[in-house]
Formats: sequence, structure tokens, C-alpha cells
Amino acid sequence: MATIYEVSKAAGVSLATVSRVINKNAAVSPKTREKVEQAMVELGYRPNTIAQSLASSKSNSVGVLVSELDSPFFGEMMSGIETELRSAGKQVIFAAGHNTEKVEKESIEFLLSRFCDALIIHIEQTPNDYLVELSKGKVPVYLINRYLEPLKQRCVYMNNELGGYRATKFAIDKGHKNIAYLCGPEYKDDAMERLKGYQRALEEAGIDYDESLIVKGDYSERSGSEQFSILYQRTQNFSALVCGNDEMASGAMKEARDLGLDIPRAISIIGFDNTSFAKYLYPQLTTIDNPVGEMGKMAAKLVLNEVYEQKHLVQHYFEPELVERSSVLTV
Amino acid sequence: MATIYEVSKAAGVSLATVSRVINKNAAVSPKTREKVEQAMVELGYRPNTIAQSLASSKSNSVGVLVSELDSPFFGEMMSGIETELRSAGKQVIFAAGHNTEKVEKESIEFLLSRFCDALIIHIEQTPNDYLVELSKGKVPVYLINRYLEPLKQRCVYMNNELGGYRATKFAIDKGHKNIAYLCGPEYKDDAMERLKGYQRALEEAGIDYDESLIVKGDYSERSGSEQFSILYQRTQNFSALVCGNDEMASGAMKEARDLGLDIPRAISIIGFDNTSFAKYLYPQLTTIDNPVGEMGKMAAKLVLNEVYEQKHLVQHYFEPELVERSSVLTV
DNA sequence: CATGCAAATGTAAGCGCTTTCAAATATGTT
DNA sequence: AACATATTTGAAAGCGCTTACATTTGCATG
Repeated sequence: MATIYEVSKAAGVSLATVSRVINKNAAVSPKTREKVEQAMVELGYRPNTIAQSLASSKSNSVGVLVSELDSPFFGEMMSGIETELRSAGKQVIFAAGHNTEKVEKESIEFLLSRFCDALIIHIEQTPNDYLVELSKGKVPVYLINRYLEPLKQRCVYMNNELGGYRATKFAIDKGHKNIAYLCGPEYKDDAMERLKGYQRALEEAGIDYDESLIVKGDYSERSGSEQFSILYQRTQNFSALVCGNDEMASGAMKEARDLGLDIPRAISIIGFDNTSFAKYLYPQLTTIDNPVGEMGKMAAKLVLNEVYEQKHLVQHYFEPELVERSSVLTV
Repeated sequence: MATIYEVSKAAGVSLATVSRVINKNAAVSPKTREKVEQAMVELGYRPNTIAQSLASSKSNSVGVLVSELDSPFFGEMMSGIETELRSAGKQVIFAAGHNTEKVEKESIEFLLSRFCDALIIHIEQTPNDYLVELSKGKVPVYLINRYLEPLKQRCVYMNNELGGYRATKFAIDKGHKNIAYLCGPEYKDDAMERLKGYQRALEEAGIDYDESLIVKGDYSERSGSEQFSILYQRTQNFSALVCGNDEMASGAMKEARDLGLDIPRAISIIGFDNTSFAKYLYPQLTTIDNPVGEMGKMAAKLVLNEVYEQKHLVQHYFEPELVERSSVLTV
């Protein structure tokens, strides 16, 4: 592998000049630039990124921490991040937090030990304080799906409340009056926000909030089934069910079917996230699209701007849209 | 950040000695080792991986190239690889090939430019010759789901033929005699192998191979629907359909339902891969489990053994098992 | 107690690049 | 033409580590 030294010799200039043409960060006369560039192609020169990193103390890599590598939700996000960063020649290192605080922290350590220039994080267990503290260090931290006031310039988030509102509003607009809600776990902010949206939509439509129509799962498919069963035993006085996420919606659908209920004839169901499997469900699930791929890209752009001095248009705030499929009946 | 130099000063030894205790690759007396280790914890020392890489010309990172980052199939594989490599302190860089030869090659270039110590590859478009040629270079190349004679020590693969056989055999054992097959694209070896397995199972059971019961899709869900429709128009003389993968099975199921056919009452369906959404389908899909996560781990172990001189038990060959759910009827 | 040898440690030269600072060259001004 | 100034280039010192080689130490042997 040719080194910068050989290039400089071939071009008849100094190391420094070659470095300048590689990095385009200092004036080089057109003539010399050309000589150097030609020497580079002749020698098939390719900069040694490791040496660059050591000398410049920039690793040109950004660490991404997600809960799971094998999840449609995070898959989309990772894909968005990789696409954006790759095209800027940056390397991305993914790590999984596996939904435990311990592993999440270890992963952050791991990423830090690899000298990432920035961290993009979307995890659930690590407390806010820790992240704020972390972000005071050298390595900037970007958050997806969490809004923390002290880091607001580095947060990318979606309006979960609006999502809950839109899901519920859709059911109302389709003529439903008795709308149950299958809520996500209390410790997740997004779950609570989505519930608030549900409440706002009801209120706006002049429908009383009925505690007995609310059940609470843990975002897993199984809990969707369980909670639907509990709800249905408690009351059958609802024609639609809004769910905190698609997994629980799927669980609820299965349970409903097992109870002999046709969907959407007997009960309409709305999910949240528009996970890739939503269209594999039967009937295909009407849900709220979570633009997680876009948010991943946006986080990447934030990094590109702040860490690598690029200039992308950015946006921190996203609004979710409803995707209509076949799981809601017009009454 | 403390450097090795500060550690050496604190411990009263030379740089070289500190390096030795870090790398555990040369004899250091217990006393000095202890001194150095203590100095390290006192200073909160953490080796600079970049400097290590430059000096040792090992990057301690392995590149992984998959078709898509956001796919349940590759997700499982990536997860397996990351788990294994992470616990060995190695970094993994994922890149997506997006199913085009051009991007796949660019990704390989990208990974190479980041000085990966090894490449783990699972892609479809890049021709065998290219990979064989590539593997002659400095960086060893490991292949998942491809068997190439010249690289056989670096291949991890599953018996696709056996999978096709087992799927078909299962249908036969359940009493089906007229079994259709929805095949994957011709240019994919695994698709052809699975078809062969189907044929062998028929032959073994003394059932004639009937060309008119075969349709060919492209592994996408949509093609599953299309091809089912074509098949059903052509003949209704089948009670079971074995599919080349789960996506097509899902498409076929949808189309069947749209045609008013109950599954599995009217038609039994078997998938292939046991993708995560297989259990979200209705009815839940009986399918062939593709141990792709295990294969990912195994590829990682191969790398650990050959590149990083570790000693893991390895295996190159995997057999797929059938997972029984609810999409097949006993006749 | 000298001798030899193995084990432990130290010295110093890189790894391939970036970057500061100084030197050289070009450009403009009077 | 002489000078001031701006632009381009080069020399050299690192970045933090590994490793070949040299040196020192410890210990058994005769």
C-alpha cells in the first residue's frame, strides 16, 4: 500500500502538501494539486484512515447504540443512519443495549473506548441524568426519541402525543364512540404521551374518559393478548381499540380472534409505529407511522454538521402520520 | 486521557513493559505486572485503540456486509455476529449492499478502506469469482450462506436442499399428496437447492413431479401473491403449498384469503426461514427455521480463531429444522 | 565465586499521517 | 524597482502505541 510519503516523492512535493490536497483544508496551487492528484491515482494511493485518526485525533467513526440489532424498528433507524453517514465517508459502529441498564452502559463504554467522534443513542433504561452527565464529556451525544432540555440541540424526537391523538381521532371520525386504549409501560415517556393524545382526542370530541376502557401492557405482543383478554372480560362496551404499539396490537388481534371476534367487524384496531410487520398482519393494520428512519438520518445530519463541519438542513421535531389499512371499520 | 507513557512513569517501568502487560504477549514478572496494573487503574488508563491499530497494523475491527440493515433475516445475523465479536472486544462495522452489485462492491471497498482485519459477507449479487479474487488479498473473507470450494474453510452454510426436503416431507407426512411449490428466483443458489429438496421428498414418497404445480417468484411478498394467483388459475388440484421463503408465503396467504380460501382448511402453507414475522401471520406460519443467528456467531468464531488466534469450537455446516405452527392441516 | 544462560526489562525506531511554524515565492502598491 | 503583504510550500515534531534488539537481572551450575 502506497503511503503519503511515496506520493510526495512521486509528485515532487512535501508530505505536508500531499496532506493538504487530501484534506482540502488549506490553499494549494492548482498546478501542485494536479501533480499530487495524478501521483495518487498512479500509485493507487488510499489514505490510511487509522493514521489519519491518530494524527488528527478524530476517528471518523460514530457510535450508535440501539436496544436491539434485530428489530424492525431499530433496523429502520440503523439503516437511515448508515446511509447518511456512509455517504459522508464516516464509519458507524453499532452496539446493542439489550434493554438493560448494565449492558447499555457497557456499550457506551465500549463505543467511547473506540474513540467515536459522536454517539447516537436510542435506548430506554439508562436514566436521563446519566446521559446529561455523559454529554458533558468530550464526545457529543445525540438522542433519538428522547427530549432532554439541556441537550435539546442534540435531540431528535417525534410528537407522541399527537400520534395518540391522531389514532384516536381517526377512530372517532370513523364513527366510533366507545374507544378502548391499550397503553404501553408507565416508565416509558412515549407511552405516556401517546395516552395523553388519546385523552385529548376524546375530550375534543366530547367523549368522557372512561378508566375502565384503559389497560396497560409492556409493549410486547404477549402482553397485548393478555391485556385484551382482561379488557374484554371487564367490558365489551367498546367498538375500537387504540394500541400503544404494533406488537401489542398484534397480540390483541390474535386474542380477539381466539375469542371469536372478527376484526374489524366486531372490533376495530389501531396500532402505533408502523413496524414492517404491520402489513403482514391480518387484517393489515391501520397504524401511526413512526418516521424512525428519517429520524435516524436527521440525527446523522446533526452529527455531520456539528462534528464534521458540514451544512445540512436539520430539524429536530417530527410529526407522525396515520397510515390507513384494513383494521378499522366505519360505523 | 492518560497515555501509556504516564502509566510507565507512575509504575516506574518502561513503555515496553506497560505494553507487555496490556497485551499479555510476553513474560512480565508478577511484581512488575501488579505495579503496572495498579498504575493503570489509578490513572484510569484506557489504551488508545487507534494508536494500537497503527502500531500493530491490526484494526481490531471486522467488517460485515449484508444486503439490508433493516430486515429481520439480517437483523438476526448481525445480532449474532455483534454479540460474539463484542465479547471479544472487537469492533464490528456493518455495511449494506442493497442488493446491487455496484453498492456491494463499493461497500467492500469501504470496509477495506477502514482496514478491517476480516470481512464477513452475506450478499447475493457479487459473483463468486470476485469473492475468490478478493480473498486472495490481505484481508480474509468469510462467507455466510455460500459455499465456495476454494474458500471452504471460511464458509458457513446451511443445507437448503434438506430444508426444502423437510418442508415437503412434513406436508406429505400430514397426508398431502398434491403439493405445489412456490420457488425463489433462479439466480439464487439457495432457491434452487430448496426446490431440489422438494423434488427429492416427492420422489421418495413415490409422488410424480408435476411441472404445473411449480411457480416462481422473486422472494418478495408481492410476488408471493401474484404467483399464487397464477397457480390457482392454472390448477386447483393441490392441497398444500411449500414456499421458498416466508415473505412469499405471506403473500400467498393473503391472496388465498382474498380468493376466499381458508388456511389451512382449504390449503396448507409452509414457509422457509422462520423470519420473525412468521408468528405474526394469521394463521401462524409453519416454516423451516434458518439458524441465521447461529451462523453469524459461527462466522464470528471463525474470524476469532483465524485472525485473532483464539480457540473456539467451530462448525461450517448447519441443518435447518421445521417449526410447526398452524398453517398446515392434517388430511 | 566466576560462568553461562534464560528471563525480564529497557531503548529507540517506527506505524502513516496532521499541523505548527518558518521559509520561500508570488502579488500588489507606490 | 523596492517594499509590504498575501499565498504557497516545506521541515519537523508529534499522535500513542508496538516491537526488534540490546541490555540487565536472576539463578543454577560447576
